[in-house]
Amino acid sequence: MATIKDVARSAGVSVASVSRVLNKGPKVSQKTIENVLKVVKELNYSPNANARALVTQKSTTIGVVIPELVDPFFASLAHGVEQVARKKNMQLLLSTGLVSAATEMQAINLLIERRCEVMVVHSKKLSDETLIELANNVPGLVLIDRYIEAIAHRCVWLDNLEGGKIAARHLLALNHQSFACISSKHQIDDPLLRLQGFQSELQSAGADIEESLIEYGEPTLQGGEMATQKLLASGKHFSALFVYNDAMAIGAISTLEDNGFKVPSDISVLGFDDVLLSRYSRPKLSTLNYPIEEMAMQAANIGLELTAKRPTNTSDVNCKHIPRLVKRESTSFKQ
Amino acid sequence: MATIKDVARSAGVSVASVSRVLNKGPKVSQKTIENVLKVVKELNYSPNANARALVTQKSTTIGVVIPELVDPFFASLAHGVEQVARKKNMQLLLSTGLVSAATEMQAINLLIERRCEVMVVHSKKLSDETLIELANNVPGLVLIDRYIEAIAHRCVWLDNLEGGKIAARHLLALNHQSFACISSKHQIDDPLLRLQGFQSELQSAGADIEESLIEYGEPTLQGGEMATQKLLASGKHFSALFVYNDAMAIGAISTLEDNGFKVPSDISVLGFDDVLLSRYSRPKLSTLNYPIEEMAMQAANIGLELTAKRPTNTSDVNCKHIPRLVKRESTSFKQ
DNA sequence: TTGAAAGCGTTACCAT
DNA sequence: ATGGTAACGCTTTCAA
Repeated sequence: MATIKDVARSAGVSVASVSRVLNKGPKVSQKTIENVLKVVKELNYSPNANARALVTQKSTTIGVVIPELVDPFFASLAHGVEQVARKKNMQLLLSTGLVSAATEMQAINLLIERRCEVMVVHSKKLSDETLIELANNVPGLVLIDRYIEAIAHRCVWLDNLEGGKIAARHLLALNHQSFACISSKHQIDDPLLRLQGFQSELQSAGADIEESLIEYGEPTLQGGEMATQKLLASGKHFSALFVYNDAMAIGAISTLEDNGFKVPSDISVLGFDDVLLSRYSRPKLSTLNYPIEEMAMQAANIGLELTAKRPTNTSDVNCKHIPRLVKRESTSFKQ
Repeated sequence: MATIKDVARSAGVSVASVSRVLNKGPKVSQKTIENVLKVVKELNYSPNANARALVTQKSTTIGVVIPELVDPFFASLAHGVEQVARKKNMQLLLSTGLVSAATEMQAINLLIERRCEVMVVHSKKLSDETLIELANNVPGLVLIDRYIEAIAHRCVWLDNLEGGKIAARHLLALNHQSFACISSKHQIDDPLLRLQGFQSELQSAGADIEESLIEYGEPTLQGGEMATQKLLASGKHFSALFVYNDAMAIGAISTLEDNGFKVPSDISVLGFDDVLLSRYSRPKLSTLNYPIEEMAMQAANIGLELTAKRPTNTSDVNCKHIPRLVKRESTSFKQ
């Protein structure tokens, strides 16, 4: 592969001149420009981004750490980051496959070695302390879907507790009195907080939810189906079901209808996340919108600010997001 | 950020020694290893991947070019590549946002500048000639979802024509006689070939499909809904509907049921792709499985072979994939 | 306007 | 086993 020296030699100029025309530097004669450009084309020259990164000390790269790509939720996250990357003429380096604290750490370290200017990190396993230290060492690091007091201005997160409350209020307003809930068995804060918010709001309204009407499952279609079967097996009555996420909610609806319950006339079902899926289900899923793409864009922009020379006052931006109720067809007034 | 020199100085050894312990090179005393490792931790040293790439002439990067991340189909593609990247301890560089030949070219060029060892490219807009020339210049470049004779062994593709035929055979075997079809208005080969295969197989069986029962739309839920409305508006009867992709098929089912048609008892609907969505729909969608993830893995592996020193004989591998019928609930025997 | 040369952070070869 | 140093491909300062 041709180097800048090859171009310089072939064009009969110095490497400095070639560099100048390539970077639209100042003071280059039109003649040199044309000459160099011609040779560049002839030799099929492509500048080596690694060499350039080394000398300029900037990689023009935004790193993203997510558990996996196929989950549409994380795909949206990556997409959000990608949009700001494109706008800034930067590129996306992806580090995925997170199942443990160790692999999360590894993913982050890879991005550090690449010297990404900004890093948008989705970490559920790493400890607060680890993340804080990391943030102190990496100027452009921003956390998404996680809140840590000490680095609050570098956390972009969703208020899951409030989400649970909004869910409860919606179902309450629909005149429901007997509730069930399907949560995730994954050991992260999100499901706990959602359930907690849901219960607390119920209690404020004088309602409650029986312990036996709370089920746990994998956050997938199948997990939702299985949890619903267990719920049904209990024989207990309920008219409203709040589910951890959309995939589980769709699995729940499926099982409910297979067992002769109509949604929403017999049972209202409310999901969480508002992924693409929810618009494709029948009945269309009522859910809470998780604006992950916008949040990802915000995170990336914060990272950019952080690494910028002129530090704009970014400390007062609001990084807390509240999910928004999206009323579709799976919830209705209880007669 | 600390460099290897800092570590060397602080550890009282040469940079060469530091490099050796970091790369587990031969002939280093246990004492030096421990010493260096200690300092590395103290200084929070992280090797600069750009510098390393420059001197070793390898970036340990696999590049992927796709139109966008949020489409689950392309997310699966990226996921496939990512899996082989992880296995090889390489990383994923993503270049997206393709709408025109120009942006596709740009995306590819970025990956070239980064000196990706292998590149898995999904291009629909670039000409055969351009792609062939590119392939000649970039050893590790592999095309996915596209077939070009001249570089056949570097193309991993799906036989869309055969897919259309399989669809026709399935519907025919189900005793259907009157057909409709929804295709994509996007100007790429895929929809054309699928339709062509479908029609040709129909004709071989003495059946046919009326011109007015072929509709076109955007390859989305809404596109499927609109196309179905137009189909219905024609007033013509049909008992089997073959749709360009799963999203459109789900939109079609939705519109069909809203208009009083039962799927599959009144009308059978067959999708294409077998994305996650198809398992979540009600009725569950019968469709043709597009093994994009495996194909992506194969593409990445071919790229790896191509750039390997010892050129394994890769020219005889089969890069053509045939979609597989997945019979679920949206198609049934016509009484 | 142009060129020479230093230097970015590594690795790898050659000495010792 | 260890150290010195050239080289990787580029940008940028300093002179001319």
